[in-house]
Amino acid sequence: MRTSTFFIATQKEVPAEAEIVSHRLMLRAGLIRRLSAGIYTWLPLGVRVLRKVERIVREEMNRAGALELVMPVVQPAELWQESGRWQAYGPELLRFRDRHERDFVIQPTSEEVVTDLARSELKSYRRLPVHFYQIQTKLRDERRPRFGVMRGREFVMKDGYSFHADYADLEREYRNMHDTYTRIFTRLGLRFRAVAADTGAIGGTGSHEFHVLAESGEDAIAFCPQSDYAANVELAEALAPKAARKPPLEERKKVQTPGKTKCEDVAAFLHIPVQRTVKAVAVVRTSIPYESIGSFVLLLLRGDHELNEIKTQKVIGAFRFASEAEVEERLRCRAGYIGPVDISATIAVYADRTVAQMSDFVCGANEPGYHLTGVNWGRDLRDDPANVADLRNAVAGDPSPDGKGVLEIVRGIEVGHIFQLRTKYSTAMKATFLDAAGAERPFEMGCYGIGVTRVVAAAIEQNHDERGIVFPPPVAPFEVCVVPIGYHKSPAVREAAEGLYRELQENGVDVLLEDREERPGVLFADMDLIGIPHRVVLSERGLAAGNAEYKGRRDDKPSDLPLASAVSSLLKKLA
RNA sequence: CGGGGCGUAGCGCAGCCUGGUAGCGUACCUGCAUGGGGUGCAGGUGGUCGCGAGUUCAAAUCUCGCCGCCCCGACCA
Repeated sequence: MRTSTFFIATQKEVPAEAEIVSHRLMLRAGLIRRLSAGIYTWLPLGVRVLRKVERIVREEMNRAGALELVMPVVQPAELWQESGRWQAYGPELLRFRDRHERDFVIQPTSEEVVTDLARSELKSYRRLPVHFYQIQTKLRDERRPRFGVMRGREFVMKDGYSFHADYADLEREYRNMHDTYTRIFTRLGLRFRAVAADTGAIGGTGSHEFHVLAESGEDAIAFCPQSDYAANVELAEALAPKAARKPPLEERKKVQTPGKTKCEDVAAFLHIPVQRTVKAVAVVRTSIPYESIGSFVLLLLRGDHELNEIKTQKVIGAFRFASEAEVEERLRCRAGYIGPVDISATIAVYADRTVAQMSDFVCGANEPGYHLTGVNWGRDLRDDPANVADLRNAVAGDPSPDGKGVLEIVRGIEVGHIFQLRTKYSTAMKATFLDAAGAERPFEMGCYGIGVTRVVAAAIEQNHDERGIVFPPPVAPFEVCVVPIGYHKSPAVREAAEGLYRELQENGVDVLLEDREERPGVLFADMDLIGIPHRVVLSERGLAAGNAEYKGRRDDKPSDLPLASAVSSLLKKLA
């Protein structure tokens, strides 16, 4: 391909609409253009990247034994009513009527259609297992689309659905897909992590998310560098330090802390680390009457820790935060100075595991303007905390739940998700087959998604510098660019460039010849911006010495490349 | 959906408060020069000022309504 006849649509200035790096660079490099909120045109350069991602995904899915098909984007409402998702999905499901006033949806995923297909085609266990997948446009009417194609409304997804005669076979395919996804993201050249995810109402162990690691990711992941352990921070078990609780050393004292209601402020005021403080969060159980004993609950957390509402709900049941009036009524103290010492026995106290290990800590005195220091279990509080549980988000430095090291926290972008659906859809839609004994049974199902358009954004989010995109070679729109200086003036340069271009093409290299009549600075800037991994510069000066010049996109400086062996050494770099 | 902000040339912006019929940079076109990191000079093309009403002799500017877009939050996964 030649830049003179290709569509290079780079922009010097950053469009005001874009906030995050990948979105800005995709607009500036001319990969996409916005048409409407969350809806984008993919320009020729962007399509090249998209196709490379798709190709790797397709090759690996095929290798794993999955079969590609294409299901309709427009789907009749009846199937969605049958599965229950017509009611359950909410406004993210785009619905419309045709001229006959019949309801349709634009698919956000295709469980219904594929399950419908399975129940009419897979009547016997002899046809199982089967794994169908497609790579195709999806639509989710996001409440707030943002970050360009990272969270768009219309996007391309690879969605696969597998059907099995029993759970053991579903588990086998699930592992197969876990391996396949690992191969896919490795081949794409991305740094990623498979993360245990919430299985929600369906339960079981069967859900993993694949995250591309990037500072700007929307999700926080806790992982253990010494092992395979990785989980969404909200789900990761937070363990207390292994060391036993130290005996009390300090006397309990009441100290003035005027105006200091936050743990950080109290700690700074008392010149102690915030890790020595304990905060009390007052909540009210909604599962029992407000008047009942134990309906009012104090949750104790170390001052720098964060309450995890999902975990807490699993421990104490449904709850809401107590209002300021309720706090005053129950503790006769205003929020900010409340604590667990000498409170009514009708109030339940739950301590996070870490708090249960603390000694000589600081907490509210239940008197406005005062905190207590040197507070200890057994002496100032009930012997030991009666209720100890995991109530907080995991933080960096926590012991790994698998006991093999210490957790680190990184941010990630979810680009893949594998899930054991079990019989949710097959039961709802009466999708059954006959087993070997002639009995009718619902399919065990799995589903597996990769956000293809999001992979492109995530790859850029993870790989860029001040000059632009640094594409991982497997997804770069072109592998090599040949940049002749003086192409339109020097016959020697032109001849060498054309020769190199032709020879690389003949060797199957995806090469871009930069033959526009622009100043060298413009050419360099554009090639850097669009992130071509390998650059070869040809000039009269270099040719006189028999040299071309090579520079990798991440290199600081170019190096000489003897023209005679240029092709072979480039092929070596590409291998 | 709640809060905030913005709609003026492909892109980035000024002009609006104080009404007089639109400007800067960049991009684009032409010419000359230049030719190793977004070059210089000169000349040019391009805008129903988001849409609709109203006030006024006169509206990008004031008033009302609508639409679109962005950010934060909530929601969703």
